[in-house]
Amino acid sequence: MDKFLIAVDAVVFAYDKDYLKILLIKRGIEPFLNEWALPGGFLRKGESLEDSVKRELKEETNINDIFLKQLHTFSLINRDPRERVITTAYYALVNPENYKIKADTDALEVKWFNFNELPKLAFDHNEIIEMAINKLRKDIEFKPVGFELLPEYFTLAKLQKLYEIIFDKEIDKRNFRKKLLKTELIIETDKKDTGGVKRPARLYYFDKKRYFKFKATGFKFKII
Amino acid sequence: MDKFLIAVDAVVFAYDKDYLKILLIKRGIEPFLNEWALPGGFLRKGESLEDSVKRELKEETNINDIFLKQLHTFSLINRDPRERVITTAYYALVNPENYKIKADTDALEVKWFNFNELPKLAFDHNEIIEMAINKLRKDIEFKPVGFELLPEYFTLAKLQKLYEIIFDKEIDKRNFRKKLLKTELIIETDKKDTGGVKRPARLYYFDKKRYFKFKATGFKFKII
DNA sequence: TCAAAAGTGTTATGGTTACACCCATGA
DNA sequence: TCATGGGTGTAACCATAACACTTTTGA
Repeated sequence: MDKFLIAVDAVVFAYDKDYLKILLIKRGIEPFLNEWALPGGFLRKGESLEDSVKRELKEETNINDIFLKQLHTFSLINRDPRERVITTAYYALVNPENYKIKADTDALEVKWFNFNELPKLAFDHNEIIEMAINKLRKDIEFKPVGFELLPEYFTLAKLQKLYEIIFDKEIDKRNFRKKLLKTELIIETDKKDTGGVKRPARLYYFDKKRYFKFKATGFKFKII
Repeated sequence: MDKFLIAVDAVVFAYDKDYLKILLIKRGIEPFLNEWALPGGFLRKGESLEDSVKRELKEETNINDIFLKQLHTFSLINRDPRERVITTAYYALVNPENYKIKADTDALEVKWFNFNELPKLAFDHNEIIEMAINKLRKDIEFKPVGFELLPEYFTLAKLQKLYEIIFDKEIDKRNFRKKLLKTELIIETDKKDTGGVKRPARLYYFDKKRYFKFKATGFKFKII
């Protein structure tokens, strides 16, 4: 029976300075030497696909312990110019505390790109990113994954901005806050964000435990 | 670099006599000889995963030309007792016109099972089915995939029953019809379903073309 | 004291839910 | 003629959308 090379690739999203970003590496090996690509690599014996992405992310970009979700497996015959490779793509969300990256092993350089200013990428990686963004849009509509992109304590303005970027549309501030707070999952604190330029904004956090309790009883999370 | 065996498996759903069914085969080869399993097989050189599922379905069950969607790739080290195999699962929806099945090649027998009366299956196939049902529930909520399980012309009662089975809850007949017809995607015909026991019910069809037109302009399909 | 962003309520509209009876047909 | 499933409308309720001014702070 035929055997195949299997790769994994990761579309890593982050949210910084009001931009949605994607992590890319500059390839240090052929094919597509010196071109930008998704971080990833080959599956090894003895590891699952998920183990493999985690290892590659750690090796190539120094990113650890993040939200990871399988996206799709790409299997077109000629997606790798040299030899047939089947790749399983994951998407990942990192929060700013996990943001320190450094190039390593097969990567010459690692860099965050604004998701709407991406270069042409190696392989079918532009296509993979397209699918990842669509998936992120779908997921964020009904799951509280947006918080994975934020620090533990965040302002409602930041959260709103994140949703505005991902959905590419403006949201009414008052309605957004009302809807959010009515869920009883976004908890007010006494902390203030003094980093802003003027009046400090109140910080909130997402109550994950309560979310899972609500979810178990059939509640649906939807804030936009 | 390591190479791997890759398989494909299909969770094939059908809707018949007010039951949601799943197609299983009795395995004619080791491992799990004589046990029930999902139809599937090994990926070959020169075919994509999707080509492969289609071929396997045709070979093992004589099912052709159906709605197919990639579900997930399963890669745990010991999911196959003999040798490592990574499998990509698909889910499929067949309508009653495509319903004629027959066992072939590696399958001793092919049979439709009610989805809530499944035997213990080979490999991790029960787990795969679990994921497929969850995916089907999600998809059917916002996409008109339910019609893939129905003949071209159907009664609203059948459609309602299908949704009731998949979501496992009762739906109010009047509200269901109102909401459906308001979309202008379910088109009334002059045909009647004379197969019923009493008063014949009117037949409708789903206007796929119009759906894609609406979809392109940002409309969201949701009927429950 | 002023510029900038934070924070806050009300009303109109549209969608969802709850609910019960008559109708057409085949046996 | 009657049993069976087919077919229909209205009112109460709730969620969403639209909309503008006051407050707090740092410079």
